[in-house]
Amino acid sequence: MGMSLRYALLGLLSERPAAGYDLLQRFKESLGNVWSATQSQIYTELTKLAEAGLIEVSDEGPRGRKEYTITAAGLADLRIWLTGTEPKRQARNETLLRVFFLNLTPPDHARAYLAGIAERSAAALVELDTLRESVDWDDSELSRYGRIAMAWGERFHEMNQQWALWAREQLPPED
Amino acid sequence: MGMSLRYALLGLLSERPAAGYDLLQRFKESLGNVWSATQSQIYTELTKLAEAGLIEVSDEGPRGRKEYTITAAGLADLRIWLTGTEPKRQARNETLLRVFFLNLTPPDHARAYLAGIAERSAAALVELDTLRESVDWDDSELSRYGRIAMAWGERFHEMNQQWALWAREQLPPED
DNA sequence: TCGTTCATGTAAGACGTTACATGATTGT
DNA sequence: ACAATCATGTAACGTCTTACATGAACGA
Repeated sequence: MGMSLRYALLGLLSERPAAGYDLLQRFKESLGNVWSATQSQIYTELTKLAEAGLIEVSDEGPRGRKEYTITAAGLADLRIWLTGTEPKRQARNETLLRVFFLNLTPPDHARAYLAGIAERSAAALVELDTLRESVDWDDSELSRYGRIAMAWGERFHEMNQQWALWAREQLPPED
Repeated sequence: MGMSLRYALLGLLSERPAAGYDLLQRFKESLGNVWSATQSQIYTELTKLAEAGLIEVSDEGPRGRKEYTITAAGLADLRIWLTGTEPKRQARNETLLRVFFLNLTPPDHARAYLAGIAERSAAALVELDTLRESVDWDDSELSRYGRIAMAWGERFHEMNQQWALWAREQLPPED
């Protein structure tokens, strides 16, 4: 399903009112790990959401700043999406796609490629660690699910790293 | 990066010549687990690849069937993409996006949602098992990397399942 | 003969990326 | 004064999905 950006924005606005610029920051610092979006996309989508009556401008500030608030209709939509519809499993993994065709390169290139994956996974784990420390883990419900989402990331990168190391062992031995 | 479909097709054609229809089958049965594509997309992209000189029509059969063969230019392009460029890590996971906002639903809805993830992961593991048995694991290089890619899928779904079960435990107790 | 599979193509619209464009405000 | 940050908007282009459209060949 498309529509995900729409719900990502409604989700963030369900916590508290915010302007496009604020939402952009939140994508950069945390939500973007789960659903990335560009500045251009965010502003365009906010305009559409306002036209559809799912959010509304609740305040205006300096520099043309427009703070949006979610409406009752928006909240209703969000709740329906949340557990009322099946998440479509997306199968698009560029890294793995390359693995599929790695037989076109000499084994040492393949080994280097897999080592690269392991390294990037390790780096991602470090990044997540940093993020965990930077987040304000107050006791809200938000933090419960934020923690759960973050745990997924940790398990994912850990898995990825272990797999890449294992995969390297599966290649024909050096020299 | 976009372009991935392009390289998926070049990759398949690097193994042997094939028509759009054949490639479509291969997406359905195996490659689609890693990079999905629709019929419409495949035929359109094949036309573009032929125009760009990366593949060419090498044979024509009944019902307008056109068999394509990869050209030297196509193979060169594919090799460069394979290890010469960094795979961009994509962060778009609709399932996790919902988790982020699960605090909007009562805990038993959240529990059901997580249980659903665990179930679908288990089902995916069964599917992969079936696939493994259906694939002709001859001794080629292809099968080595096919096996490695499949192992990723197994580890991924296993991880996902374990995470979902753990996550359910993190919610406030029933009643 | 009749249904299924084989086989290709295109059009409309949604979604996403990159780049351009503009300007007010704040802090040093 | 000047740089950095805050703040929004749009245009062009590429990719993806859904749906429509067509017809030949094969097997029962």
